[in-house]
Amino acid sequence: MRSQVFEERPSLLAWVGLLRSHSALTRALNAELVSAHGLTINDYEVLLHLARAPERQLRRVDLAERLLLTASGITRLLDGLERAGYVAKGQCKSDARVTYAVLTDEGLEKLRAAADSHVGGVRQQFESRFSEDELETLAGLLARLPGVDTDGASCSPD
Amino acid sequence: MRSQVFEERPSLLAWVGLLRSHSALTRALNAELVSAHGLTINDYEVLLHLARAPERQLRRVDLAERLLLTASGITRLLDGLERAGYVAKGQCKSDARVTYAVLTDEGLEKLRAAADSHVGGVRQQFESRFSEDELETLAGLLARLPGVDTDGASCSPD
DNA sequence: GAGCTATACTTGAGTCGTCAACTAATATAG
DNA sequence: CTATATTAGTTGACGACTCAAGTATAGCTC
Repeated sequence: MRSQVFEERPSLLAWVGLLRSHSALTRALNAELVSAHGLTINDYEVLLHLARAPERQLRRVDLAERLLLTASGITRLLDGLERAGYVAKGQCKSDARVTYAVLTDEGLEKLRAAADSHVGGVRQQFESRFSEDELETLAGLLARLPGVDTDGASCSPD
Repeated sequence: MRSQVFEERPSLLAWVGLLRSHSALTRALNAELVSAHGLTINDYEVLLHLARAPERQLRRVDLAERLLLTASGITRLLDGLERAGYVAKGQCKSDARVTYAVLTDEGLEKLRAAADSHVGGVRQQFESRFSEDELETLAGLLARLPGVDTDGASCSPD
């Protein structure tokens, strides 16, 4: 009569570990980023993806796919970044439906400013707890879960 | 001149892996749970924690701590569960400030009904991709991150 | 080249959670 | 015992997303 399905299995432990650690880390790192630079983690990720993209621009759809957000989520995210001047809209010559999100110089500047402390925060969270090997193991395992398609910063369109 | 701070380190890979996998898994598992049982992941977790607690009740504060939510987040979460009849309010004799969240029979019923398919979903996500050993490794690594205080499935209060 | 389907994006409404401010009860100190 | 601090909880305003619906452009098929 003990709680049969009620926990214990490694898969469940991994799952709750993922839930909790995400919550804790996200909260901490996001607070850091917001208070130091006025950016959320997703803001930061947008700037980062744009910075790595050819021409520093990306279709909204592609951004959505990379960040695992919906199209409308991206619209809303970019609203803020556009208002702040970090991202601008760009037209596509061959397809009038697409609007590019283009990283402005100001946006790149902002990203550079934020990267130091943010990456520092991330590294501290992880590197203070794990060895290099462990981090590679962890990253490798996580990479096999859905959503982590290592889209590669590479430039080839589909 | 390559992007210096712009990725690559295992700690950063682990971090983005955590972000993405959480997003993807959460979305999938939550959708499943909502459509099959009308519960969110957090609803489910509340019911689960209550079911394991002595007397099937927990102070709101303790629930907040376990779920890594704020006090007001808990108030709102419980609002819904109380309206649904899965959780009731209980008074504390020795301290009039505290309100317990008490799992009702209906709530336990609901949890039982949901547990099967939810745990099944979680296991499928994880066990289809990893061996038992890998899952233990993953769980063990995640447990060392903040927020994963393995409050123990056991019943002993502090 | 007319009609259908698919794709890119936006918008309104709603959900879930946060923070800051507030009430109420308890604990602690002088 | 009174004054102050601390703890439990709720509430209003708001932020970040989602979903469903809508608009506009593109592409396919006959």
